[in-house]
Amino acid sequence: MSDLTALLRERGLRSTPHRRAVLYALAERPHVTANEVASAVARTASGPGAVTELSRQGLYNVLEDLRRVGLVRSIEPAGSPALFELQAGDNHHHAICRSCGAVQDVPCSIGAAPCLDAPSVGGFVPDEAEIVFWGRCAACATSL
Amino acid sequence: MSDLTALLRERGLRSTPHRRAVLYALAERPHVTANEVASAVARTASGPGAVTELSRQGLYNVLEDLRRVGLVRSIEPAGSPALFELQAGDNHHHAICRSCGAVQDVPCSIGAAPCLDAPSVGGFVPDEAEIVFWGRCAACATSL
DNA sequence: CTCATAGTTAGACCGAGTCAAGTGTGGGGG
DNA sequence: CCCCCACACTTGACTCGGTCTAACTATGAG
Ligand SMILES: [Mn+2]
Ligand SMILES: [Mn+2]
Ligand SMILES: [Zn+2]
Ligand SMILES: [Zn+2]
Repeated sequence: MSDLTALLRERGLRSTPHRRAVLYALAERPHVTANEVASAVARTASGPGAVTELSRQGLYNVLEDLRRVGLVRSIEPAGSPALFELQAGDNHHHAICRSCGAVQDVPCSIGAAPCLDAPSVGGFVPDEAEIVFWGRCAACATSL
Repeated sequence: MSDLTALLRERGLRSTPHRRAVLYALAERPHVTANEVASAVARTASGPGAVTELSRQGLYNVLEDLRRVGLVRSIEPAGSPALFELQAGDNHHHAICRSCGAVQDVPCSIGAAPCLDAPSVGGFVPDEAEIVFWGRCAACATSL
């Protein structure tokens, strides 16, 4: 727990129960919606690391604060609400199953952004290449 | 106009004024929101190719019909409503300006989907690699 | 002409996220 | 050690983009 506190302080954020609970939830399960984070945080309400429920606005505030300081990252795949994960600093990509929606990490062969070279189109200066592989996950591909 | 009719018929869709107006609007300006398509269609109301206004539901029906038969494609960039364009069949990608939101086409060097090789992660079978380059357009980059 | 099918409309509804304004509290200064 | 206030959090209304439903209307094959 107090390593989370340290992490937050390092980035200039106060260490609050809610922020720790959100970080903890994201560490357990990546690519979750805001609602799923909320449930996880609510569940933390029982047990030792007790935490009072977090309001919707509070949750979005926490997620945005964590994103701003680089601890959290989100993706917004077409047709899905935003999915949140801990920012690993590895600039990885995602593979999303068209039939069950499962999201998988895809390590980036380059590692640093922008990992694909910008096509030199009309002076555009890219800082990131976001790649989503659409298809079928192993399970859905076989059960077809 | 009647080339649009031919196009629709080819794909097994009836040629209606609204469908032609939507195709025409998208031919004029790519990467537009549903609302922008609606305005364009409404504007077509005056002039020779007169068309009665299209309801919201009607618009989404038309867009979905056109998408289903492969005439229209849409992207849903993070933080933006869906953007529609004519499906050129070239599997191109997009560069989006973080500051003004301008969207540019980026020709795909491969051309056919999936243009990037599938990450061999856990049996995932990709059929498309969607790439978005985030950064600054020429104008916004210089005016920084 | 006739009626099945395709297209269209109006309006309620929904999920995800934001805004604004007030209340509570972590943690450094006294 | 305690006080204070900037920062954290709550509440409730609201927006936006899109979907659902249940009519209603136009089209065209037979
Ligand atoms: Mn990930
Ligand atoms: Mn395009
Ligand atoms: Zn799947
Ligand atoms: Zn720009």
